[in-house]
Amino acid sequence: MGAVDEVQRQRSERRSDALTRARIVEAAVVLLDDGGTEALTFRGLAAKLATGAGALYHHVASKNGLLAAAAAAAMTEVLRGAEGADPEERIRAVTAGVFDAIRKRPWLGTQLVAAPWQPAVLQLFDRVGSELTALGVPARSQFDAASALVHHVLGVAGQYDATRQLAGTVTSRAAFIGSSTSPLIAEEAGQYPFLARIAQELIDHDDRDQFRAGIEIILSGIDALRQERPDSEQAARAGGS
Amino acid sequence: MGAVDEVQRQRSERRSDALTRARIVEAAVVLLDDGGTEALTFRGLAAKLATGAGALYHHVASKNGLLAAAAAAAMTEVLRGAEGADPEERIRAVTAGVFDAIRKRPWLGTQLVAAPWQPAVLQLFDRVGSELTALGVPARSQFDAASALVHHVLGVAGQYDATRQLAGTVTSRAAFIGSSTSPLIAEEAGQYPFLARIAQELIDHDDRDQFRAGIEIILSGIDALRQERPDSEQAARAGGS
DNA sequence: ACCTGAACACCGTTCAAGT
DNA sequence: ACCTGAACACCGTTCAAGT
Repeated sequence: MGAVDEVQRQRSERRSDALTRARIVEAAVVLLDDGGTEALTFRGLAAKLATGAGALYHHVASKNGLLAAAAAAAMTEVLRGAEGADPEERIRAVTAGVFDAIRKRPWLGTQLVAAPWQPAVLQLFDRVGSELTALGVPARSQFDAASALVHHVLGVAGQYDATRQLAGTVTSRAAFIGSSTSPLIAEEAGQYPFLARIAQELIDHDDRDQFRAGIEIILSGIDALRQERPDSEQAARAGGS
Repeated sequence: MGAVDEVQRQRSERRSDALTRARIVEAAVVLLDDGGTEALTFRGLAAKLATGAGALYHHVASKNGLLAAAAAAAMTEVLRGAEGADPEERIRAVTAGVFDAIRKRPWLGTQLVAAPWQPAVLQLFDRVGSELTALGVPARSQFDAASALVHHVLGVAGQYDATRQLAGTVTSRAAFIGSSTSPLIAEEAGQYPFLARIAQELIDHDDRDQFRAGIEIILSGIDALRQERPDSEQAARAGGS
């Protein structure tokens, strides 16, 4: 049933503008990078690819599937670039790499958080877990430790796109939460005493430093786990505390 | 203009079925609890309240505003119930309370993650920060420490609803990731070596234990911060390490 | 097999018209 | 002031009809 036709098609010269899954995902990423999650519609994507909306369904199952594929492509890129001298350094590189990628493309943060068991997150989880194993974390703590690190990344991820959306509609995150002259925080200072007290730090702080500080706190907690009960299969450790 | 009318209305007996913001939010929570985020539509909500869809806009600005209000109501409830003998215990109670609330109502997890600077999250952040202050965490580390804890909660939050949605469409999370007989993981074992190796633990583990283990890792890391450089204003500490 | 594009079954939001 | 509900401007997805 048409099998000959398909073989013929595969042998024949492929048109450079042929509609393929890869080209669709690539075009989707461009739309997402340009205008965020809202900018990706099947109608718009079809127009960009000079085809009909229905044609896309021959290559992607749904919009969710398309978003997952776009995120997986972005994550693969990030993980490929993450290098370091030892496991701990590589964990810092991987998590910081994801952080920076989300900063460049906020839609990625939204997507990773929206579907945490999609391939993109599994890739990240697996990579972090592998490094923790190399680090010598006891087997039964590896899952918990990997979860804490991945959750930190996903938590910051979610925060990022929201901050951007907030900035577009209301005001900047610093102004919203931090500025002492903001009517919002002045009005709500009684409601949020802690946030009001650290307002200046919220204005001054660097998001990337804060993210990395969180990673260090978690790594420090993981280090305590390691010291508590060393594995039978002891991993080489360089420095003491 | 019409001020007299309004005073009159406020003085007059309020009909028990009057359309108010509180009633709308309450009805929205019922719809969300019953059918998740998808189940909340203005048409459905209007039908439930025996009114027109447009009427709702006199009391809530948008669907996002309605979701934020529903989440804030749920968070207020959670924070009111969180008690403990000391700051660390109260942090455990608060985070576990949010975890349990999300387990009961997965839409809450999705909503908290989708808009991290909404009042519901600010409440949580503020409460955690206040407890860290009471715990004696150095001032300049309070924001980082609170962020790490809140991000862990939000990370798990996001994971929860997704797991549920996954369960409905594909299979259970354990089956998806863990089962050795699952074609998915068998096919992808080479792609995810770490996840494949800890598959059995993924099947057996209790989500609540995993969540709390993550909190303990972070608290341990925070403890290390405290010991590093004690605050000038020293807080009472009970036990040693 | 792959593509087309109209049609279907929805959305959130607006707004003239009522009371 | 508050409510009504039709209308507007979209969505993702489907599907008969083409090539």
